[in-house]
Amino acid sequence: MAARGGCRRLPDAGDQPRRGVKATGGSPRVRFAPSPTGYFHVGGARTALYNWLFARRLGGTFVLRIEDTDRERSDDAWISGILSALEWLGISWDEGPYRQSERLPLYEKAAAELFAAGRLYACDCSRADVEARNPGRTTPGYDGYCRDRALTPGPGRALRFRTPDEGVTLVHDVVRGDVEFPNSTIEDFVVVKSSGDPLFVLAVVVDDISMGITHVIRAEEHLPTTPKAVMLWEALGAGPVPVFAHLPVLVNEKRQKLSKRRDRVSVEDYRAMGILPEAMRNYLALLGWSPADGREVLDLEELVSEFRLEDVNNSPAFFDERRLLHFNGLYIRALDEEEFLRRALPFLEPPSGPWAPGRFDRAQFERLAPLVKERVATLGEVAGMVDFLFADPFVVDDHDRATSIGRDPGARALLEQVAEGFRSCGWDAGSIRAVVTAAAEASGRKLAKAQAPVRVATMGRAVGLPLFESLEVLGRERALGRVLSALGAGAGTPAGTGPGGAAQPAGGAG
RNA sequence: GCCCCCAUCGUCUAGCGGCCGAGGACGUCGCCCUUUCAAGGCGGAAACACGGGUCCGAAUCCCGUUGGGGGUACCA
Repeated sequence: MAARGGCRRLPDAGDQPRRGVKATGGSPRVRFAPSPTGYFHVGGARTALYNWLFARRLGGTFVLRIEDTDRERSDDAWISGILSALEWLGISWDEGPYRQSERLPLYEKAAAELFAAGRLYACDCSRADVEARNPGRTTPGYDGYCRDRALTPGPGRALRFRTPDEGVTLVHDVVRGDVEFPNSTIEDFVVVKSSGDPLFVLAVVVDDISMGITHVIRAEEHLPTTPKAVMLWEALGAGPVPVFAHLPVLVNEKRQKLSKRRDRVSVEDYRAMGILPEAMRNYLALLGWSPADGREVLDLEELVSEFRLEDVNNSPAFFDERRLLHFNGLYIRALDEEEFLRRALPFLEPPSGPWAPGRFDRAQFERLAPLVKERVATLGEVAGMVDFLFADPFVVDDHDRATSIGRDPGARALLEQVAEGFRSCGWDAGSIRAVVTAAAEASGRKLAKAQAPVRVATMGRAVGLPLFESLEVLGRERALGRVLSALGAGAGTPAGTGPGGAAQPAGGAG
């Protein structure tokens, strides 16, 4: 599951900077660089998707790089989650996954060069030191105390980048335009921790240079650190900086950036609830971008051919689960029967199905599957539509029984007639329908009204799959048993003793 | 506090100076279809944050205000 297609060669740090790739020729190289500090969330998925679409459309290369320079927070367990989520979404990588933790020598070398060139200086100030020196200062950040102390690098000493005091650093961004950062507002930032570990700013730039990255497409939250990256990029003499594209963040209903903490955003969770990867892809693609022609349902090929970085919009987007569900329903209904079965089965068979092992009968399910397909928004809902066939014991919703049978004065007589009909009618949807229709007429009500008590008695709920087709699959024995059981359970109002068999117990199970 | 970004229906968005008395989609409301529920069809309500400019003309350009958001770490 590593790289597929494309070369795996790691361009070494000495490669020529790829000139001209910015706007004109050359094939672009992009990277998706998640940090394994938590489960993979939809924001990351959207970023990965955009990078991938961009690369695919232009025949470029998509590099996967794991940013695990923070040893404290990184955990290998999260990496496999990221990889499997990407695969699930159909986002394949051409190179990688590289791991920054395996590339430490490169960062050390770069830091040494920068130090030798006077761009870095050692610093032994603690955070508290800086704070104590400038109590209540208004401009935050490091105060430059060690700038001219000429400390030698060593244990306990961090390396800081000497930022210019004047001028501005310009960041060219495809979605934001040119953004100016006054250099005076950029502190002498740490590039190597006092532990000797590189900080992500350094690692990112060194890697982007050595991997020949031409376009950096990432979340907007990285925009403020971009001038630092630009400074480093230039200090390392690496040629033209990449083209940047900072995507609008994804927010929750309160308009805050999606957080793994407070919001349900794990890609894995959506997969588990039965969201189709193609629906997730389609929905995600539309969060912050829309095709020129306004179409909304686009398959992979269409996304690839329509996607343009320049068309990405720049305001935060709310991750609307309802809209996702809408797309998912669209995609589920578009599945052919065979495919629907293939996708739904994992949610029904033994480990997953909400019924005892062995209860599930695939053949029975297949008969109703076409009707199910039209009625679910997620694969996770499928089981609930057919549990009247497999759940043991069969349960009837209390509320629905009370309204459709208990409080319906005519229900008892109707059910009795239906039971009578069920004993001898042909057992197919048409015949079953005829029985219920006859009972409906006898009780002077419309079929729609008449089917309610029957539905609750046999399927356990007032809403669900079409009744007659469902009963056909349920079988005469179980259907009749359940109707009788409903009568026996004191359906109707008084004790209108039903003729024959009203005493049959728990007819449901069958 | 400081730096940066953003601002069209509840939501995702189209719009890049006249075609906009603002279009589509989700959601919502009504009707139709109908064995329940969905799906589908039809119809409705629903937005250019505010104030100044520029211009013959502004949702579209500029400035300001307000309001959101992000960053401010020896996290990424």
